[in-house]
Amino acid sequence: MSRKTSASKQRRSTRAPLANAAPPESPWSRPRRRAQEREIKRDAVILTAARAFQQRGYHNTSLDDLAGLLGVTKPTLYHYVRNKEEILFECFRTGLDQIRTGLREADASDAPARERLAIVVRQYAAAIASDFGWCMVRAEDQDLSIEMSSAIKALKSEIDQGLRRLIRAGSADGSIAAAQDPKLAAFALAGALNWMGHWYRPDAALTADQVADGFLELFGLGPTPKAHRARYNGASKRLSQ
Amino acid sequence: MSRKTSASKQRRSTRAPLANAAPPESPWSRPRRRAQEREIKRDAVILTAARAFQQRGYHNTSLDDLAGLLGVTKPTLYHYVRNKEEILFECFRTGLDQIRTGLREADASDAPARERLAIVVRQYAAAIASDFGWCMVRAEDQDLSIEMSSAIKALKSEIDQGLRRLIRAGSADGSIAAAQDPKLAAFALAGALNWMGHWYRPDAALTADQVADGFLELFGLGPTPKAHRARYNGASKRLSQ
DNA sequence: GCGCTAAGTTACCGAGTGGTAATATAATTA
DNA sequence: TAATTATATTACCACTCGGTAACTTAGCGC
Repeated sequence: MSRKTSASKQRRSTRAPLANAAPPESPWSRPRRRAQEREIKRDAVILTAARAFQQRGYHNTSLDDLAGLLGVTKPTLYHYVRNKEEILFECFRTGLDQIRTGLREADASDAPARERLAIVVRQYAAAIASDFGWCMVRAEDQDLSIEMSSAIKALKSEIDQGLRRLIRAGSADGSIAAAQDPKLAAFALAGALNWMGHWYRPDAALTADQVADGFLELFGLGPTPKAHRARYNGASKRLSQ
Repeated sequence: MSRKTSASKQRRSTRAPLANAAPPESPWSRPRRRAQEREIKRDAVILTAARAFQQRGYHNTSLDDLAGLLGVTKPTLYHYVRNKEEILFECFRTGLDQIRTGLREADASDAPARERLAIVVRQYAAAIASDFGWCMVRAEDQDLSIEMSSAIKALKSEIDQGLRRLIRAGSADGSIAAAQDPKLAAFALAGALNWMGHWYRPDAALTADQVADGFLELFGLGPTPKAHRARYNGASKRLSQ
């Protein structure tokens, strides 16, 4: 994932990439090629923006800053996004989609709820550890128009409901300890995960997966009931199948 | 706590408050009176700002907005604060101090660590539920100068270290389940609490204390070891003394 | 009553920023 | 090669907002 789209200069020749051409890319369909590059560039804008927003904040990052990071000028950005707000929206959407992917994956599985929850939590942790992780933590309205804000709110709600559903299901099928208030449990779990965005650094000792498993264990939702019960005398997890 | 300091107009007469004079307020010390009113007004600025920042965001709240909410004009604000940044800093400090108060209270007690932790968590929840609750969640740098930012970071670190210490102490004296990674446990607990700032509404069903107790229970740190042990219908751990 | 200080107001400035012509250039299509 | 379209640039505008200077007014001690 290139972070600088150093425009116009070292644009690679048109007929060179004979070897690395992706399967769906056929020499006959040139217009598609164009559209693909456009999308790649647009993604670069969003990703670079996400990183900049994360460390400097949305309001402290001007479009000139962003353009500078990409090696282009401000008006160029407007070829790929409608306005600054749309960039922020895309950041939100991208980050939330990563989590929703985990949720759908879990829904597709027919494993016991405890394992399905583990799938979601690991994916959730990975998402928070990604460049778009800060999106869950930042307030959804404030900087977004009502339409976009409510769109984001809907996605967040979907995630929240998904977590609650899994926790309830786990209580029902007995695979996890029955939480007396699934809503509160979901909030606690989401909070612990979201807070990662404030302290987690990819270069640190723990991987996102390890954090996820650690949380599951803390919440009494350890990988297997056995391991869960054993957690106080040092025996560690024996996970998956 | 008056939210509008409608200045200069209905200022109450100088010799009226014969009955409701507070103990430390003596008629002989007039200049102190002046200083007190000044401080009251300053507090109103901070509190009103905190509320506005919470719902509209720091950058979306102009000083004119804030002045309007207080029924004064912008330059008036500069009688009480040096600049906008100082307002934000005071918000942070106020919010964090509430939590630190709980921490010191816990340190002063000689109850078992489990109970001391409960004290902190309840105070923490109350702080997050207050008007200054969003301060823990918002990134500390980004909008603050390095000096102020590092001051805030120090306060946050103190809180984090305090939580870890209590968790370790609880593991040591056996009053709580031994977390295999106190740092991770502290992060999870703090995260769950901080996340309250995103969903908790004072008018909702749960009080802050109830949320705190709910979290303690979820984390296996329930009010009494019995209740805690009971939640897995009796299996597992035999801890504490 | 007389100064002095605090508290507020009006009017304004300058920097930064989102966003937009108008325009030049490279790539595609014909 | 000519026409067209996508891409990028320079120059600029409109506007917001933090902050300040100059001035007025109220309160307080003497």
